[in-house]
Amino acid sequence: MFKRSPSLVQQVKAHLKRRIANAEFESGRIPPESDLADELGVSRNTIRDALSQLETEGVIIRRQGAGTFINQAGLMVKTRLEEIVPYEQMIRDHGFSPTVQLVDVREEKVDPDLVSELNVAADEKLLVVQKLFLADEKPVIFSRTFVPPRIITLDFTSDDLHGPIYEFVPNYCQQEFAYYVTEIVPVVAPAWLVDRLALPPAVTALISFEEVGFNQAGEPIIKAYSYFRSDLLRLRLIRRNVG
Amino acid sequence: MFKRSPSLVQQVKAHLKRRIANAEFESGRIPPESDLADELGVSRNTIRDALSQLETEGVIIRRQGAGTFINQAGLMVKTRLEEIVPYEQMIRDHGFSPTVQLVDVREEKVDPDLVSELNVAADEKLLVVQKLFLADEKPVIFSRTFVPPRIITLDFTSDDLHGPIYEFVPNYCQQEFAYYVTEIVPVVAPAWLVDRLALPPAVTALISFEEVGFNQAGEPIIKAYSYFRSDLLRLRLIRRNVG
DNA sequence: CAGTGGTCTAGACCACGGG
DNA sequence: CCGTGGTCTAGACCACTGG
Repeated sequence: MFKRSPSLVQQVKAHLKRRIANAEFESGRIPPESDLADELGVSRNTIRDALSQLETEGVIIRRQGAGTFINQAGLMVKTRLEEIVPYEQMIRDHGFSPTVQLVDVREEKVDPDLVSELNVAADEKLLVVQKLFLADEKPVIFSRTFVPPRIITLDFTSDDLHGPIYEFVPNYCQQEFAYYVTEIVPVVAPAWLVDRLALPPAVTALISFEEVGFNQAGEPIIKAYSYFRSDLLRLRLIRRNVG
Repeated sequence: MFKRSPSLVQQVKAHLKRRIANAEFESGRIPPESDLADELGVSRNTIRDALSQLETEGVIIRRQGAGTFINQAGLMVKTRLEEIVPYEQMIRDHGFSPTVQLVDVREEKVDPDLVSELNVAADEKLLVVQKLFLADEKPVIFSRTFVPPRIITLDFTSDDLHGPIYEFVPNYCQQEFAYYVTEIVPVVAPAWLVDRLALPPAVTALISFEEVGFNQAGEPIIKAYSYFRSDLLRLRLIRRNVG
């Protein structure tokens, strides 16, 4: 039934998501784990791993003794903040059509604040990339990304920076992102942002993400500031009790 | 070595967290999974479950073929937004000493916006609880919580509302929270909030959480609005790539 | 009581990293 | 190459829900 790669768990997850999207479980109830295991020809543990992930994503709810059910409320969450998602995808998830404008690419002396955060020398220069993202032609995100040039191992042109930084770094820097630490900050839009994002007078407060991206060795490799029209892109999160 | 409850995974997790906090792994390296399994007398799967959770929490990093390591950067994250944490605890996690003021408890006709969100009748009344949280005597969070009285099955006084709502609902309503859907919204503090939170002129933008709490059956049972001095309580998040 | 999800085990094999 | 974490299996028993 399934191949060996990607992992069985991922395939089972995708399979169940598809069946849920196709409304194949009208009752809202998902078959018992043991039935799924038999049907898909994998062990119950594999099914359970897939279901656990779907539960974390808010797609289903499991109740011991009762069963596994589709979670309607989870559909409100368009973007899971715990996941690194390219902004183009985030815009698409909200039902808009994305456009990217590469506003500006330049080198700049490192800001003192970034010296310790990015672990660079005080006189080093940083590559600064500024982008504007539009949803159905309307500006919704402005981002400014700082990359220490020393990590870039291959030649590139500004065209190569048009796509998500999550693709640039693996392709041109021979390292992968492991995770981001993101701080969520409220800002009153300064004049230049009102201008950039063409904000209507009613919208003055924005969400900003201040993020540091780390590679697999736990070293900081990029810093980014992003500003969101959160009236258009709803930033939602599922929160749970944990042990 | 371990008892059967709480689960072995939880005990292993707590055990490892303690050893990490005690700096017992000077090298920053955590022993191989098989060693831990032998040492603690549990199966490797149990160890792996515990390590997976610690990785999700940002405590460790695992690298296939290389080993498992303590993640220094994870220490920046005081509050994991994906977890439901009582605000008193959040304040404590930031190194402050918390105080709670029960500002106000009253019944109020339901706001039209909440009718559909809380699935109540348009003429129903809601219990409204307003609280102010202080960190080292400084106001940092203001919250307003709406509860449909019909879910409250036991008698209570306003004293019972002094603690976290996460304790009130299980104790007085015979149901448990399963999860919250939280929307993160930036706001410019209106005059009454500037007053309540005693905001200095420099702080005008706040983070607001607009949350709906669901029970295990997936029914909405409470709605809450919270306003944070995010200059004092840093809202940070670990974001990852997922499949 | 039967059926469901929750926990745990022992063992196998794979994929990757570093010496 | 060896040692590490990553994936998967088959089976056992427990805890809870609901009729």
